[in-house]
Amino acid sequence: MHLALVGPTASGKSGLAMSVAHALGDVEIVSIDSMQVYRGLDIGTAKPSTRERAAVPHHLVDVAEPSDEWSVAQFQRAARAAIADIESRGKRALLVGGTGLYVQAVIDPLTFPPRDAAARAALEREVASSGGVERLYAELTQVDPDAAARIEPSNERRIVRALEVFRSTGRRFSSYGPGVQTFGTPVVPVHLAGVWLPRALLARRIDERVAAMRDAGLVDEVRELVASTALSRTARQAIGYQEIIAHLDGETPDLDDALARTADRTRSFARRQRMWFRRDPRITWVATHENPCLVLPALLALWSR
RNA sequence: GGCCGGGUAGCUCAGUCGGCAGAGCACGCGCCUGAAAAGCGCGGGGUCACCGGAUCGACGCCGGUCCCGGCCA
Repeated sequence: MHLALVGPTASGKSGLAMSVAHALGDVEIVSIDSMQVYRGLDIGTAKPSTRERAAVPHHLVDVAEPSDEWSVAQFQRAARAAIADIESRGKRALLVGGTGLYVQAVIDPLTFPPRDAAARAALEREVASSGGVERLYAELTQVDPDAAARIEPSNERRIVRALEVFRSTGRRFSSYGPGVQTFGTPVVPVHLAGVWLPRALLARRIDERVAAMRDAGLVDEVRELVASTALSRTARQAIGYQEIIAHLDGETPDLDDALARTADRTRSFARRQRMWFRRDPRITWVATHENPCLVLPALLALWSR
């Protein structure tokens, strides 16, 4: 049985994972993180250190160039391959991360319909020329009422995606699966645990983390990164990177403003993570109102049965 | 001391001719299948600095007071 540790950002998952790995001895870590996949995005993604990665094997970290457009489907393939590899060596995987969709992509039977750049471009042109998504939403309601019911009429990105799939594959978007609201038996056998901290504590930890990233040289990292590579759309929107880029471009002249904005966005990200994971009844929550490392005994008890 | 701005939601600020007080961010509650650290929806919040006046009716007009910023002395 594999293990998974989820929870919002800055909740202490990574540190706990290292302790668990040492205690159990037969696990390798699989990072479930949409931004740690990018090489060069180190400080701002709180990537595990080289020392940690030497002590315990980490998978799905540094597997993409920052100029690449990484995606959930790629992650699904790569993570499942990593898990198979770990199994082949007689070890167990310890999945650790906060990207909710990626967790489900790995452990649940999600089938991602293919992409079609031309269909998408055509749809985006239609949005631009008609000055909104109303017409496309009406079209989606016609051809795929189930998908339309799951998508809000103003959510351009998801409306475009659903129609991209319909037009390019001829199959309704909703025919590819019941959605991420279905929590069955995982296709990758795994025990799910989540770290739960009170909001005020998490907010404090986020502030501390942002300050620590600044002290660790986040601004220099971003400066060198943008000087040496054309960051992809996905990589450049990483929390901390987007804000520091705006600072370096002069859009946010005051660095403290950029850092405050980073903390704001991290908090709202943590809120969405909380919403995402809270729905999953398969997660056993371990909570503390102090230092997250205090939940280690509870975690080990949970996982040694 | 004089002159000119300004004081409206936790923060930054809109508010037309006097007619039920607004936005963005924050905060709260949610949604979610190839960008997910993305994208989207809903909600709670107000002594409109204070006192007085004219008016059917004032955030807005008139008088005064306090506070902040700038310029001049």
